[in-house]
Amino acid sequence: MRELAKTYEPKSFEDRIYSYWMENGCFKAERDPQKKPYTIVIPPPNITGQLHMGHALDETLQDILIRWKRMSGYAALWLPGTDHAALATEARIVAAMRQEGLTKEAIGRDAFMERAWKWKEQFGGRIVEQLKKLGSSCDWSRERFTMDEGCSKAVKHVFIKYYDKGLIYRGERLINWCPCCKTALSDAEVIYDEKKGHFWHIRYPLTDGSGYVELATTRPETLLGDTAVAVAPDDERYKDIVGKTVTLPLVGREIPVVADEYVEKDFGTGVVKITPAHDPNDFEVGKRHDLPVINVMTEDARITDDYPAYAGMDRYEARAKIVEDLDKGGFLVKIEDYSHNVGSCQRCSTVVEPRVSTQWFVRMKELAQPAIDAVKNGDTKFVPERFDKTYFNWLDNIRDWCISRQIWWGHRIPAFYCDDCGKMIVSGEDSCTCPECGKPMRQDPDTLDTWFSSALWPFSTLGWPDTDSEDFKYFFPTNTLVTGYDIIFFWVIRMMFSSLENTGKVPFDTVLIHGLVRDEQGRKMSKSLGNGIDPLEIIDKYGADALRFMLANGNAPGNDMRFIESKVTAARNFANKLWNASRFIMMNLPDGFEDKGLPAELMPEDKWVITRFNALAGEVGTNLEAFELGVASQKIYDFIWDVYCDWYIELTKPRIQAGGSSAESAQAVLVWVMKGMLRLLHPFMPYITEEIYQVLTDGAEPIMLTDYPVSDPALDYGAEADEFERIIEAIKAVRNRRAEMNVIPSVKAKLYIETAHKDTFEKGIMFLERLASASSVEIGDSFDISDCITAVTADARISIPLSDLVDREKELARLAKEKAAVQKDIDFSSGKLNNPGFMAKAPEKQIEAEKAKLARAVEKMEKIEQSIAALK
RNA sequence: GGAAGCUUAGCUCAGCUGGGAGAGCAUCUGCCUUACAAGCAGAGGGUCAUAGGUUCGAGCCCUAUAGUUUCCACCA
Repeated sequence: MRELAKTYEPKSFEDRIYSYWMENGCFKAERDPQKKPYTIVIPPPNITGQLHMGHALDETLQDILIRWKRMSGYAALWLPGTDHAALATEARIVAAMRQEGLTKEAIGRDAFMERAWKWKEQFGGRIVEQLKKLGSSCDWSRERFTMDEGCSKAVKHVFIKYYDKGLIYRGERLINWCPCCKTALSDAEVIYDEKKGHFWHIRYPLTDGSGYVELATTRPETLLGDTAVAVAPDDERYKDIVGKTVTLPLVGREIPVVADEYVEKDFGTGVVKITPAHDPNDFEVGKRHDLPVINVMTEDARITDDYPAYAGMDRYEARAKIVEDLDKGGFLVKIEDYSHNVGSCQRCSTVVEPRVSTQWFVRMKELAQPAIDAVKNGDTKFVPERFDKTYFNWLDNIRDWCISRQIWWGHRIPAFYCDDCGKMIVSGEDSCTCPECGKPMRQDPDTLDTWFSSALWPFSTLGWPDTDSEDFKYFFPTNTLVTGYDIIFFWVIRMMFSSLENTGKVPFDTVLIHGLVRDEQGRKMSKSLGNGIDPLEIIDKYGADALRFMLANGNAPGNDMRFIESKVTAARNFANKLWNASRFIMMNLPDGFEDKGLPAELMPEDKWVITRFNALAGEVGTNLEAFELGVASQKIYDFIWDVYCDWYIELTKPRIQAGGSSAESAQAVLVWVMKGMLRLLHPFMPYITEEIYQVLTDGAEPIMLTDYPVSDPALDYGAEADEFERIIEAIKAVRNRRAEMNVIPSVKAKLYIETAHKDTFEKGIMFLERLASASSVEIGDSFDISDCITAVTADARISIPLSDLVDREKELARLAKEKAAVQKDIDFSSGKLNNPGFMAKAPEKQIEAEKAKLARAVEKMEKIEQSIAALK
């Protein structure tokens, strides 16, 4: 048998174990008609990405689930892949090119795409390698990429289908525009932050010379594009000027005063300047009043040449100049400080400029309804449930989805235009000729929002739109989607409606939502704060198992957690504990030990540990079914450390030393429980459990392909197992008394035990000697205990003759205190049992439990009273 | 403006369908007991934010209040 290294050094075996799994095809999912499928598709990380703690948590949860299901007899597929992350990636490539003095425009579209693909080959694999470090058991043979052939086919297919059904349209709308990325953005890609700004009060003169209207704005530069001023319809103050016109300062344009519901008369001056081209609300007002839309900015947010005084100025420069000019012209009334929310580009943080342009949109109303229904009727469930509120809230208020982007890296929109006759067609072909005039057509230069392809991920990766694809037929719909609450709108919602519309089914039955991993102080980990913690460094220092366990343990679904390094240390210490426990049992196995399972003859402590293990297996299963991964891991932790290491191993030591058949059965039970624990723990800590299992079984099989333990009634010894608890309680009581008296373990003392459970305690003598520092043990009905300190349990009165330590008065005082405590228990329980309400309404089980509790307390009380009497 | 979460030991957090409150870290005491000092055996520490209510029984369910965090919408 190979030996385990003396110390637990995860670095020495984690990579080796991963290769072992890969070489043996352990991750590969087979379509097995005998098995039920269980499928998870990975939230594809961006190819630009570096592994961060958020990924680490997300991957860990998925790997726990998939390993558990795989071990539970499912055909488990965890399908991995990466996302082309259109904007993020293009920005990186453009930045890299800038270093070489190149621009996109200079090299042209084809050359750019070539570079981008090269870049993807070079860096796209990095994140995948990092995922592997975590131990992720993805089926790498099925790895996908959102821009690979299959996914691209699905994208085209869906686009054309939507277009034909009228779900996609092209139109001129006011959209969110990033002047830095020079592209349209969807609503979800705009982040709003409160920013300090000003409120400029400006006077617009009435054209008829009868005075002024005063209004306030946070964006004076947009004045250039004003095409009206608006007041509330019921505002008496301005009733008379509605229908008149004002003359736009600095510009001289004559614009109408309109009345519109949008204006709140109590806010500001009650007058609003209307700039349809640069404000979403104004755009709506403009539509209602048929106002012209005047765009005053270029695509990089500079003032257009139509306004020579400000032409070419950046919007903020122009703002300063315009304010200055307004002041000079006597139009500026006052400037107030004002905080308001400003939208910025999610990618580059540039303040978004609303802009009128022609874009492609997905009509959302019809698509949203089935997605709402599917969650309402439970086809897809959120864990925790409360996130369905987030989901409904977004869908209820959904607006059309702007899907076109003015960038090159991504799925090109399959629309073609004829420059001759203006004909437009949508087609899956690479090039088209005009059906009207036979001329070659020009493809739309724009690409699709990156989420358009991610929305199809759960089925495009399984072969769809080829609905005869074996994988699609077998593995779809998928089962569990694991993701953070921050991308419910970006991704979960879009997968839901896309899947329902295209496959007629929900994409997954459960969405397991987790929170954010924050830093030690509870702040979001971010690049700008520099407080991010690199999972790879943590893995290097403590091992992937420790990181995984820390992330899974004590983390409740949907809640944020803090990354605290001492928690990783604790997890590493736990791994070390398991490591050493397994070293112990292996070094005590005889040469040529043959694992024949549980022995026929079991000692009480064997039955006790087996029963406890069996209960654990049942509970862990229940917790995992309910996605309570943290609770499950905590229970396994407690069992391994407290039950197995601190008690059972210690209990076997005297047996092993004594040798013989008792030693052999102890060894067999040790190995049996160890194997069971390793399997239970395997989904959480895959590496260490595999390494130990390999050594323990001499490489018989990968633990990850063995069966996950389940509760088995045959392994529940019930009352027989409970019997052993009496010994444990006695040992604890003696230890407790000795510790109070500061008696060091090397000082042994005799124990006199008065008990009604003589048989049980006879069997426990060697444990009392070993674990309670007893030099010898006498069991009887009555002893002279005048020079003893006593330890009392419900089952036994244990006297320890440590005469020089006995202080009669102190001992009596202590006993009095203990008596009071037990009396409280008695009062409490009997109070309950004397309560007619409790007796009438509490479940039978509860009443029985209470009776048992009272009985034990009464027994204990009797013994305490005996001790008090003996001392007096 | 709308919504959700959180408030439990000094710190960070668990707590399953309501049945006398738990872990890790920290603190204190004693131990190098031949798997493990990354350890062992003990101890102390909580009117579970506050106030009501439902219930035989509330950390858990309901209502209100306070503090706190987040998401959505966005008034120029």
